[in-house]
Amino acid sequence: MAETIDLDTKVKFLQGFAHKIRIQILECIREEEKTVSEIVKDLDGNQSNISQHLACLRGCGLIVGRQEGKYTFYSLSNQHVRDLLKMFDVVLGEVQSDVACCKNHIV
Amino acid sequence: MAETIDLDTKVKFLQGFAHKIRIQILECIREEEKTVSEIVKDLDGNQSNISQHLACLRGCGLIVGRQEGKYTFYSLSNQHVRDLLKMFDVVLGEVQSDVACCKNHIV
DNA sequence: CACACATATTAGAAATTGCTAATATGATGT
DNA sequence: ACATCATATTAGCAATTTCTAATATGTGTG
Repeated sequence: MAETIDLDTKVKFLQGFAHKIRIQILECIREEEKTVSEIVKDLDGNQSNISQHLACLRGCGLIVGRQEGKYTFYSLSNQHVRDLLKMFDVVLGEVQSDVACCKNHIV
Repeated sequence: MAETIDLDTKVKFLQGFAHKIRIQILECIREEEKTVSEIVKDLDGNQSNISQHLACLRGCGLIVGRQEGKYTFYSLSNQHVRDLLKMFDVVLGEVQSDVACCKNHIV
């Protein structure tokens, strides 16, 4: 029964990666943990919006937050997530040119 | 300049994985190519809908179609995609319990 | 305690995505 | 050429996701 992974859980997990801002956040904390305000500054984003995406990533199990005083430091949940990010780059390096005209809409 | 991967391209690619039906399609043709009608039957889906998701997956570079007579056989684009699917399962096996209450909505 | 700062939450509007139903295309067999 | 089957495309509606703006929560400091 190596296949105990619920499909909905899998989709939820993968949706964590499927947004420009969320990918940017993940890459931004790929190497070291950062506070929310650092992330907001790095991405030149909006505090509320970034905070919501952080909540989403947390909910997807991709990142963890650690509170220290009035700051919250976020980092990738574990090495697996880092490996996955790495692997995306590798695979994309190969497939890139095939990722064609699909305008992120179903058709 | 190992980092020539356009962010939008990456997001588009990853969005290919971020839908229940698309994941089901990918897993359904994980081992062997199948025709559209076989996929429709396997997923108990709607022809038009499945066809649109196939177009999306094609556009994301995740699958390729091969026409033979009146049938179109779809299969994963390459081994990398297969590896990625495998890796999702591995990582999820570890992270699963953290993939919490986030209802696939941003908050 | 009052204030300032960091972050989270909420609500509702705006944008995007996905679905269904209808129709089009293209191949095969008669 | 016509009928049939497999698949693709389109259009418009339904559902979901994302954004912005406002507000709330929590923490340290004078």
